[in-house]
Amino acid sequence: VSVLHVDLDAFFAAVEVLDDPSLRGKAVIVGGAGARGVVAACTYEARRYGVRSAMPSLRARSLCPHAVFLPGRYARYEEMSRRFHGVLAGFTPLVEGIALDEAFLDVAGAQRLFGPAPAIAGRIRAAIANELGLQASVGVASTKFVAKLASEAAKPRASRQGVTPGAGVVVVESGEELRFLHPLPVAALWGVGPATLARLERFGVATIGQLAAIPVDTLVATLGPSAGAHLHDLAWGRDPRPVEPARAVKSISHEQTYPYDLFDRGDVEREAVRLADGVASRLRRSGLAGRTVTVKVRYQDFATITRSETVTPAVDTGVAIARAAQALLAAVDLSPGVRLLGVGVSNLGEPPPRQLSLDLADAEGAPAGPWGRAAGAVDRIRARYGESAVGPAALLDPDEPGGTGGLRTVRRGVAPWGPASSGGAPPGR
DNA sequence: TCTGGGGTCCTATTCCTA
DNA sequence: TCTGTAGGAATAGGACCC
Repeated sequence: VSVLHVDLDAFFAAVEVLDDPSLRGKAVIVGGAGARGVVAACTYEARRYGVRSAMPSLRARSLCPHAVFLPGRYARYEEMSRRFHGVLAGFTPLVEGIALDEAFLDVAGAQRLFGPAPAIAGRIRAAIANELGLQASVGVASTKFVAKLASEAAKPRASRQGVTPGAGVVVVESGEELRFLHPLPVAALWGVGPATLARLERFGVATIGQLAAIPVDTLVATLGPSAGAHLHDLAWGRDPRPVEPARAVKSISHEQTYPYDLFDRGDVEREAVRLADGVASRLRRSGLAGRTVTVKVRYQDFATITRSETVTPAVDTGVAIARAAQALLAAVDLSPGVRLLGVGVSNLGEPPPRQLSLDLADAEGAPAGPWGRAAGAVDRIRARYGESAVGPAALLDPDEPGGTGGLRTVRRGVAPWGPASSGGAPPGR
């Protein structure tokens, strides 16, 4: 067994407790506090009352009215996440990060240096506790998905009676996989969500063991060739996926749910410019450009549509992405009211070759053309003076003429869990 | 109870082209 | 030029994950 899954416990909430010790032992909920917000993370004390991540904040509040609600500080979590991954990198270069607070490690080659895998798991937990002040749970197994389920089994448990500490490390020795897996509920499997669970329940499947008893052909017929064969393999403990250290980004997007639905096409188009500008900024920072631009619209009733278009050459400026996004939006009915708007770019690759120009300013590697040069300048200004120092004129807040505080830009992680408040002016002025 | 934001992967359909 | 078709790319949507 040489695959480890390391998972920080209640990550965002634990960071808040770390930074404010007066919160220790309390129910702490991090997430969007507004009417449309959701829970991003919560302490085990809050879980005693049935609070879970991804739950609407309103429901969390009614379940646990005495909880401390915090908006979350994404930049701080990113910083702690970097340190977390730094600790892991000290044990092996074979680290596959899958979230801010979660990673797989292949320690097959690290055992000569650090001892057998279970010992490495213990050393990692100790290092994370000492260097970060956070608790981690570690699963050790022969495959990724069993290691993942083992780390889950190693976590603390919260019930109405109280919080019971977890084992910290759970090892599933090779040969013991089926004994460990088969009693677990199918929903524990990676890839089994509400939709797949409902279909499996029609076959009377509740546990992984019962899933294993279903013939592959039956699974393939109901779940499709890919998912059917995959789940059948997992139920029998087979998972050939290797730990992959560096995986390329496939898409970059921004989306936002508004505290009030947008009805005015001008408002929606302005928001598209703002989101496009944020996406473009991130693309250029990553040295990427994309050929497919996608817009996403969620209506009042939660129905969601996407429209996309593939363009040539690849784009990486706010102007080009916004132009494509607005063209797509032109064919979309906005009259039911827009709850969420998103802009994304995929089909990523190298930025297009920069157009040769006699103008020396173009020689610096900024995107081509006048807008490209503007984008290059915007990047340099933002690098020096901050994200909201410059931006498209269309985004100037008419209520705040002049001051830079009136520029509404998108920064990653600004409102990651929904509108912070239900406030703000309803549309239509 | 009323559902975030950032992603990945899969599937079905449509459209284009050889 | 017309017709049929096979296959790939583009498009749309859905499920799932943290």
